[in-house]
Amino acid sequence: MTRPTDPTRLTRREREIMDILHRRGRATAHEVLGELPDTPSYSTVRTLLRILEERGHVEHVVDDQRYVYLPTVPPTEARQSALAHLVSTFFAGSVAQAVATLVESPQTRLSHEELDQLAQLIERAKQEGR
Amino acid sequence: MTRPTDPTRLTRREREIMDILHRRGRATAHEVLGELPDTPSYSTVRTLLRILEERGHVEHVVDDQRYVYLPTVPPTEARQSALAHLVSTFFAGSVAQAVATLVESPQTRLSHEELDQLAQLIERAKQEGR
DNA sequence: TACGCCTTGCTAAAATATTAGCACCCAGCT
DNA sequence: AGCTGGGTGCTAATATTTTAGCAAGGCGTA
Repeated sequence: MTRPTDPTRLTRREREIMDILHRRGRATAHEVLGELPDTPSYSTVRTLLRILEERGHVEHVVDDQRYVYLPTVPPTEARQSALAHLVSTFFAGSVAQAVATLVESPQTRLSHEELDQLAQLIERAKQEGR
Repeated sequence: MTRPTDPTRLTRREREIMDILHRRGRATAHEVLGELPDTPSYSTVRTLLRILEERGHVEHVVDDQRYVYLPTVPPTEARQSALAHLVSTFFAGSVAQAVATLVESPQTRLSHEELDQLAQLIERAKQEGR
């Protein structure tokens, strides 16, 4: 049930780092360091990345003699599972409610184009549904 | 910048507990205990709830001689800020993309009624936008 | 009243996460 | 070849979280 990469099992720092990696897609230890709050030492960041790799949350590729880290879970999957967790935690599982909150949120004004695209999306979902 | 109730600063167990509280709205120590993975002792849960209260994440009311805990941040606000964080972390800030993923997710089939409601919602947003 | 059952408060031990230092290695330059 | 500036691996100390035990209080019932 609880997969090894279950994000809810991450520690505080680990989560901060994973967030950065998800946001950027990939990053070196230096880049991660640059975005961490309460900036720790470079050495510390490297240790944490190593731990994250040990636990299967992250993998690295060598690029120009440097380690570049990226989440093991591909973005699409990560996005979906993050949303699923959030919807179940904050919206009693109602996707519709979550979408409503997103669309209505005054924080994030959607452009006319975006609204059009979403309308089309919903239209298509209706077609498929029947 | 970093508010005292910033969810990203929670520890692992704290976050697990907060998730439960957000899901249920309110809960006693016993109820929290019942939903925690790797169930710790009742005593442990109480300690954690006390810590969460000290740090301002949670408050309690006395109900029938029992403490009932609830998040200090009201649901609406919690939902919006959780979504905001997720959108910025996983969708490069694009609300439209997040909505698209939610609507298209094969996991969660939206009912015809829900799709209708969403369509109306978007229509309304368009009206207001112009 | 006395007992049992529930609660909370406090305290301390154990486990884990977080931190950073040090040694080493490789590539490029002088 | 030797030095410098980057990188990594390993290891150990420190800080924090996580855990649970124990004392004490209130309420209901025999």
